[in-house]
Amino acid sequence: MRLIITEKDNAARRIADILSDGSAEADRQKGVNVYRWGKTRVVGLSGHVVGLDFPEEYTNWRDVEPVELIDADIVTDPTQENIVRTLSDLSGRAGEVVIATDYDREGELIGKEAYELVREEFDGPIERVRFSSITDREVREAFDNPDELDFDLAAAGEARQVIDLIWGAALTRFLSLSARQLGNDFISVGRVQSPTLKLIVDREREIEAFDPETYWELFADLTTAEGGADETFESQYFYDDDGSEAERVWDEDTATSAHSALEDADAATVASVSRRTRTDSPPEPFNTTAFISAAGSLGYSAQRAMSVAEDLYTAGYLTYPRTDNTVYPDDLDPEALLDSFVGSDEFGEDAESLLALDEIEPTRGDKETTDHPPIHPTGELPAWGDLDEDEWNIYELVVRRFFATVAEPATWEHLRVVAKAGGHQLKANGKRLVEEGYHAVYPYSSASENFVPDVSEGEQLAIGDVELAEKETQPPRRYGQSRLIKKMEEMDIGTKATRHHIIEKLYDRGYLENDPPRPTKLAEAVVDAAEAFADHVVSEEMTAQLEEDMTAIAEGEATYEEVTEASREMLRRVFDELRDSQEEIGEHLQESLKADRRLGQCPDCGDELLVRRSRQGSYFVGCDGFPDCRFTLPLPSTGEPLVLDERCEEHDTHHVKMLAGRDTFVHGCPRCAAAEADESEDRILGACPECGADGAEEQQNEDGEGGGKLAIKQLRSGSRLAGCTRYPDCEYSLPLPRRGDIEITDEHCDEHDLPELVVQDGDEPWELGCPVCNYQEYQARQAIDDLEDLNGIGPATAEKLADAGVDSPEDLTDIDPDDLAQRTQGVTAETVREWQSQLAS
DNA sequence: GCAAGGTC
Repeated sequence: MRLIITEKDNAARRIADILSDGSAEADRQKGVNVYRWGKTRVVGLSGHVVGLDFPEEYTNWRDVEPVELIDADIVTDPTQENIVRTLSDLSGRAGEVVIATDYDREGELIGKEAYELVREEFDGPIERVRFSSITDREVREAFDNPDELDFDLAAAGEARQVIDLIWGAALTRFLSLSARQLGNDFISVGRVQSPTLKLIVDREREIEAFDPETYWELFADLTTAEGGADETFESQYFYDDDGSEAERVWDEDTATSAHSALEDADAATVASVSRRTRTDSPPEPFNTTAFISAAGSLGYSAQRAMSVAEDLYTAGYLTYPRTDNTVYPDDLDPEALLDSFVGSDEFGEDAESLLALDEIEPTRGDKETTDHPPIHPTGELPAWGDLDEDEWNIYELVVRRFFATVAEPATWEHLRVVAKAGGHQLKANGKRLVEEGYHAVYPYSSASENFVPDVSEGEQLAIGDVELAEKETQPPRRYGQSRLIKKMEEMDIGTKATRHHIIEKLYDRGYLENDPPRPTKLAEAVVDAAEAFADHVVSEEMTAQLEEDMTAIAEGEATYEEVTEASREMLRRVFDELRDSQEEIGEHLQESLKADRRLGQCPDCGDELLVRRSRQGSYFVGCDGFPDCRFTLPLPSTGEPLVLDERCEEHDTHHVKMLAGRDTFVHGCPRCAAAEADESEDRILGACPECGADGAEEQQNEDGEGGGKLAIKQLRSGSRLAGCTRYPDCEYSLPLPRRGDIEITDEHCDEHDLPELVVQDGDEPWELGCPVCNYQEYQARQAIDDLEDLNGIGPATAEKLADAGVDSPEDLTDIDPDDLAQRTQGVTAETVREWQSQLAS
């Protein structure tokens, strides 16, 4: 048997398809797809299926000095058990093995990991094939000319793994132990995350140090007086500043005197008119960075954009979204791809208009790599209802980007008018789109025009309003997420597949908050500490050095041992310095952690109120004077609290925002929330559905009084609910929205004998209805949302499943696949089993 | 429980 191993399932499927001329069939072994035809089997890994770690005796952070990690052994263990076992099974039966992982350094290492696993079971020939894209021609050619694994290149990758692990783990543990931050809130450091964090912290330092300067700008409305209709346009004052044009006036007297001179002038005389046409070239094909940036301007975070693109890739609508390439491969036929959109409601007309062009020649970017093509649509179109709103927006963006790359350039006409008035100069720049070009199919990039009328030299213009605007110079702007990713790409740190994860990690670690990201005090302290004692790990030089070393290993000019030992030696020296300052570093970190959680003054003792965490993991507000002062306030139970700059006027206490993904909300001042709850009275709705029934003796209280009542309650944590008045004896409760005034109407729900509620929030009142019915509907919706989290279930499928009585993942787990397939159109038993295995994992 | 890199 011939066994072919690829880097991922998708590649395995496509290679099997090509080599078998479409006859390959898929089997599932331990949840892993194995493609089979004749005597060949193809299996896809999932990237790295083994991982590096220290031996077990190093796992407890308290028992091991971080410096000991430098010389600790490193073991390799399976991280994807099912794949590793399937690979072993197949190897045992193989007569020939071919490694067909991606054609890049990491791919060579993944190939070597597979090689090691195969070698445990098999001692025959192991070959390596390399191809830069999965096309019929390239794949066949590669399999006709197999090569051997490049162990030097793989060793280069191994050196990276080891160096990253040792530096990252040793320094992370050192800082965490110094600040006594173990458990979930450890303080992490790494070759990629730390230089990225420094970038953000440095920018924040610039912003903090920025000293704004006042300046003035002048604007005058000009109106044509000659010829037909009057046309008014805005012009701006400028002056000659040492040979170059300047608009900002730095001196108030000069500005006011220019202002009055312009106001007093009778008219402005056109001094010059210049016209030029500019070609606006269509954009380059999408690589990951450009894609994230474009999705960012549609309001998607880097993380979200990638996650949606990955789903669209898995579903077969887009090509692989992790790529550096900006040049379409030769085998992409743009006309054929355009053709596949003809007839589509959304894209048909645009595709036809592009096909009608004389020549279809896609644009090319500077970066040409061979691993994957730029992101483009596959030509397989989603049916209506297959995509949710976000998926559709991202899909449309990629389709239109592809359209734009084959479209014509746009042409703009620029018109520049200079006029003189009162001894001063005014200018106006007009912009008009003459040829729409690619903007017709790609509405994302700006095509806004600016009107300036066609005037001629010597023409007299009337002066209307003259505005003197006082302004301030602005500090540099914070990096947005997509700008950060671009910056990382320029610095050559991280990879196309990991950069967005790194940013997400910085958020998770408590280093960043808000969007655009702002560093916390903790982040500043970590960068401070690293700059002082381990400068290498916050500099982009570490990666540059590593790249050089890896190239040397790959070319046989250095060995894995030499490079990793030199790096270990460098880290030993870092630790020599660190040791003496451990206490000082720890105090600085702890102080900064406190600064990020400080809310204001304690009303009981005057000490500091802090956001704290209970042993159970929930957040609350407590006094720094604990245990002498026992003042506390509750916080909402959902999300992670973030202390905002904004303060409450009454208590001078910082507002708190609860970060919970899409459910993020501003809680406001915790003291106000508690006070509001203390002042508010419970509003009775009716009998408690749990214990309020008449005559339920066992539920009566000691005095023999009747059951409980359901009431709207405002809690001190800021949440609101409909709960039983006998709480805590009866714990029945229904959630209610946090915001808006709740109105109790006269309408009654027959089923639950409770009044219907209306929430007044914003313009549109929300008819919430009976709180029990509302909660039941909410739970049903939640269950369907959970279903949609499974791969391959979109809104349309979820609806079909709900019709068949399956409206939660639990229902799906218990059902017989064949039975469900029979009752649900378009769903096969095989797909149901797939979902069930996804749920099981 | 530490990193960064693959991948889902």
